[in-house]
Amino acid sequence: MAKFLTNKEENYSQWYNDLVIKADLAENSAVRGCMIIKPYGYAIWEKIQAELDRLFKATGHVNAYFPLFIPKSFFSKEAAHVAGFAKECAVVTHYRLKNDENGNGIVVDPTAKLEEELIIRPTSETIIWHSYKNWIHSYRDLPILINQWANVVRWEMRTRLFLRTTEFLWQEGHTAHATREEAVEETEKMINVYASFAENSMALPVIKGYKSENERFAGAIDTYAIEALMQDGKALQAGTSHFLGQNFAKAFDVQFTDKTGKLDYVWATSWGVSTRLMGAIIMGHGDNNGLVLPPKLAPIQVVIIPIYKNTEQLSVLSETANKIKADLEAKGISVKYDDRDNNKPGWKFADYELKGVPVRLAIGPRDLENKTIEVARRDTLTKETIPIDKINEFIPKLLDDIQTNIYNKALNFRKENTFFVNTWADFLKTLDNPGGFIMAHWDGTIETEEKIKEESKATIRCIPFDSPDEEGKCIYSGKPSKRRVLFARSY
RNA sequence: CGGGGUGUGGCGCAGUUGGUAGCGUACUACGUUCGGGACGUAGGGGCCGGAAGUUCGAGUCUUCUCACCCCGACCA
Repeated sequence: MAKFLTNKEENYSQWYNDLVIKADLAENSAVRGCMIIKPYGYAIWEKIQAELDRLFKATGHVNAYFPLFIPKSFFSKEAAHVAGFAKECAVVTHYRLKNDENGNGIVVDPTAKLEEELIIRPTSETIIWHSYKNWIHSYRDLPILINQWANVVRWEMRTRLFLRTTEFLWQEGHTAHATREEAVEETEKMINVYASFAENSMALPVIKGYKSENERFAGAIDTYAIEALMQDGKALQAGTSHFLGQNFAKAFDVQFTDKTGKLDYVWATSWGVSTRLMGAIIMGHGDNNGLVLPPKLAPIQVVIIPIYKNTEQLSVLSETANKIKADLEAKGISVKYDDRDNNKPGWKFADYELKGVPVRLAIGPRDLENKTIEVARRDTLTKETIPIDKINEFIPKLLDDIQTNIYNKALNFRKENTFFVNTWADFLKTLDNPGGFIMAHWDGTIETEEKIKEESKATIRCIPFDSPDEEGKCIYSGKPSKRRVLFARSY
């Protein structure tokens, strides 16, 4: 079979880029670092959104929308937060253009300078907490459980489609609570929502854990994260949930009267996932034939391709094909019948494989005669012929099967690429070959973590919630450690 | 910001010692094909990233500039 993609074994990052472009998910735009998400890619994002939105609402959250612009002064209120984001903010300084007097086209009108510059949000904590100050007076106003679907801008030095773009789409939850316990519980609840979404919908196993102090969100007391392992042995942070303590409440002076009449600062959380999840799906499941989409997030779950010699034959086939399509759709399955005449079946087969469509049905005169249909699954690339009258019960099971299979495949891959390492030499060796997740002891200090990062390019991805107590020695400093933490090179 | 690379029809590329731009693919029409990226015939489409210079003549040489991509440091 002809090669349309770079082999991922040859050049993983080239494979990734090729795949994003050729599967028609996204492309680079005229603006540096910003991508155009194309309809097929956006359709996947919409599926992600729909399911997450359902999960957020099921856990009591509501959606709202806050402005894209944040007054500069808001930013300076929380010190750690400023430090974390200041160097990657886009700033609006003027509000008008004019024609250049020297005929150089359109220029910024210098007289239209803003009194106070506006920051294009890199995240919305500040503008949201500014509002919360007005909304919260009593414990009766709490909790506030708000989510926002939005775009944000972070002026990154180097970008990659979906994984790190200057502008990206995400959702950010911002909650306010009366007690520390409740906020911590919310933080945990949401990391669990993310983890179950990753595992159930994206078919990607993730490790839940605490971020080290170094890797924590700017302004958070504690950051929980889910980490997924990509097929090249690098980790991808797929979602974070932050316990913000009273930091933002204090910065924005948000106090409330509790049941006993005492004044206290509000407790906060924030949590988010982004279009980076698209990258996780691509890198987590894709193969050398293209994308492999989990059925639960595939915009097209089943594609039907007719094989015919002339229009009469096509119209006979279409009758059966449309019947199958209607029946499957009645079961809530999204089906595309591709009867376009401009490409041959073989071309379509390859194209839908590239696009990761989980199930392909091919129907031709031979099938019609035998009352059968050819069923091909994307995950295993295997084909079988089954009777048409069985298709209705067969396909839903098959989709479930594929969902489970690719999850198990990813889980096995992670198991095979998770290593328990006890010496620095082994640590370095394992990172280079084969890579993967490394469970190792760490003395708990920032200095050691930074040294490790400097010398190995690996970071502590998280301190897994379920990492058992175990006496050991720090892989780098040799100092005592009480549990292993998760190291990896990451995206 | 450092290192590497690339700018030529929509996309992917070629273009020799300077001589007035070509190939693949895609596109349009017609015909034959159609069970794993079909074929034939005909056709349309490019001031060669930009500016200045050398020259009778520049895609090609010189200088300047802009943009993008890849690899690092930063990050979801």
